[in-house]
Amino acid sequence: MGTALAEMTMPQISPLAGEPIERADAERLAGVLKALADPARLRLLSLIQSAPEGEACVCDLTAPLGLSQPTVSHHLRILTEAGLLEREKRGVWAYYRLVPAAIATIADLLTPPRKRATKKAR
Amino acid sequence: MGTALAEMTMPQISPLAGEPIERADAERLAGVLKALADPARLRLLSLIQSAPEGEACVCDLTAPLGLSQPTVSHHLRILTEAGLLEREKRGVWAYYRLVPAAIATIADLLTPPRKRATKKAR
DNA sequence: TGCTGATATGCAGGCGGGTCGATGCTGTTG
DNA sequence: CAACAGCATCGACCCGCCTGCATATCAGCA
Repeated sequence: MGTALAEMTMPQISPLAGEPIERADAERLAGVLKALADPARLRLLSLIQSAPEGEACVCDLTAPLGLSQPTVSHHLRILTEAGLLEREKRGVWAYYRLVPAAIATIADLLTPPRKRATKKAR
Repeated sequence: MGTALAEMTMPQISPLAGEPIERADAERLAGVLKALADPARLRLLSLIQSAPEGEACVCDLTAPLGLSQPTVSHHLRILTEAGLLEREKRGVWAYYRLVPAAIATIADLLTPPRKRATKKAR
């Protein structure tokens, strides 16, 4: 279990609207939302996104959050497994950055109407 | 405490993008997302939304969910307090329906770019 | 008024999750 | 090679939450 969003590239999780959602889809979507539904993790995403290069290492995030380093790593792990963050290790540091369309995809799943095409090639 | 979204009509919870999110905003947004981050509740929203008149009573939701009546009432309560559902009691039945722009508002908070104005009169 | 049906609430059990301290791992540096 | 810094993992504690059973509440009805 992991990378709920990325690993499967958000494979057609039926949106909240339209027909009644399937149980499996509900659990997948809930899984990703669960990763988002935490103050610390929301702030992490926000901090990383607004960082100089759009990336940040653990040591840069510990202080602003006021949480211990293990806890921060824990949250980053959850966000990464949910497909919201990607990790790149350079030297001793681990740089995290947002997965481009990940959050946007979730937003789209919540609001099916009023959205044009979605594209997605495919 | 309740109606996290409705009571305050989503009062300027800073979006996930832009500057680093405030702790208070993070907690408010996380609170609403927590209400969404549950398979049973996602299915409830979906079921209600796709119901005949866009509304449904508890007795209509118990079976499709496979959960006990008290548990369903519990979830409906959480969704209502989060501002995602509104309740109207007609006779012996309690009819629930989606709060129009509630979910859309959440989606907007997640995807700050690509959105025009926001309006909000104020 | 008394009974039945639809919901809400109280209570309790059990599991999952957030947090931290300690520890292990791996590059970097002297 | 030894010492050190940045991260990840482990174990443990504690709190919150999902769920069901039992019960209270309330409206409609005989």
